[in-house]
Amino acid sequence: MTTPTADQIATLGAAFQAFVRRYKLADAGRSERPLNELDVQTLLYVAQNPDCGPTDIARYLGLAVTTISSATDRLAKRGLLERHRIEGDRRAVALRLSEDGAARAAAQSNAYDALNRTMLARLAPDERDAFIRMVAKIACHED
Amino acid sequence: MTTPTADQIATLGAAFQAFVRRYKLADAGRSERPLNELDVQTLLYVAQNPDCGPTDIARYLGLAVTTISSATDRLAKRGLLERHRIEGDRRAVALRLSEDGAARAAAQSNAYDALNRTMLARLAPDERDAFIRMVAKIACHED
DNA sequence: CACAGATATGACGAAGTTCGGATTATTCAA
DNA sequence: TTGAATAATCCGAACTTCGTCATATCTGTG
Repeated sequence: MTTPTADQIATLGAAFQAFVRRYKLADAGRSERPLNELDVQTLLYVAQNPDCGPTDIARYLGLAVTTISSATDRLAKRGLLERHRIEGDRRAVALRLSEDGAARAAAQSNAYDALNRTMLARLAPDERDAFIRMVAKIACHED
Repeated sequence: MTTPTADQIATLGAAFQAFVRRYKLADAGRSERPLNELDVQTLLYVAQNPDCGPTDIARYLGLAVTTISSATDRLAKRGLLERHRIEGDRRAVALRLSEDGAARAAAQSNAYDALNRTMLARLAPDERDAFIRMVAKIACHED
């Protein structure tokens, strides 16, 4: 298989750089005092995996367990997340979102969806499936 | 124009999530003690804009000037960046990369290129230009 | 059952980061 | 000349990550 040309690589790099930059500056203009990036990731993980523990999150995100402990502390202090002692192993805690936390997680999800919607809307309708297929091919490739 | 379907958005979101996650975990396993993300951005900006000042970088990245001052401090302390007093305005400093700094910037650029090359290599040769065109369309769209 | 070792979590502190406010030096304009 | 604006840095507060240690609990072995 032929390899990508230097020109293709440069063009793609420039486009990504423009995209990332635009996205960052856009989301910088948010009104509410925004959550930490780690806290957002934690919130979303707990939303997807209710009753998980800090160790699960740490393994998933590749961070120190104590870092996750801090994150769950912050989230709990803000009333977004609850720690429950679970039967069967009283060392462990089961993390769940509060109603506010679930709302926040949903809002975050919607923001991601809106971003994706915007991206797709810039393509012609008949390009969209092709684009999605290619991104999936790139992201899910095994090696 | 028809809007993207919920299914398309969900699929794209999942693919992006997989991609970002894979990329993050991969680059976490780096050997050298890595530079701060901000420091990398600063390094690359100075590489592209020699003799710029901290204020330029701050405006470009949307951060406080003092934050950039800290970043340039760190880079200067590591010998990657030099501050020069410039004729014409003795308040200003002109930032330039040292030889080591330029090498580091080039290495970082190469890493980005390698990532882009990997992504393109996962597509069939006749898909690549279409993909690049679509990404550019999404990134460079005005609004 | 007793107990050594593994495991889940939290407490605490060190090191590093961002950023607002004050400070210094310099330029510009009236 | 003098006062306002500008470029950069210094300083300190608040926050984050993470290593080390402490605590509680489970698990398996004899």
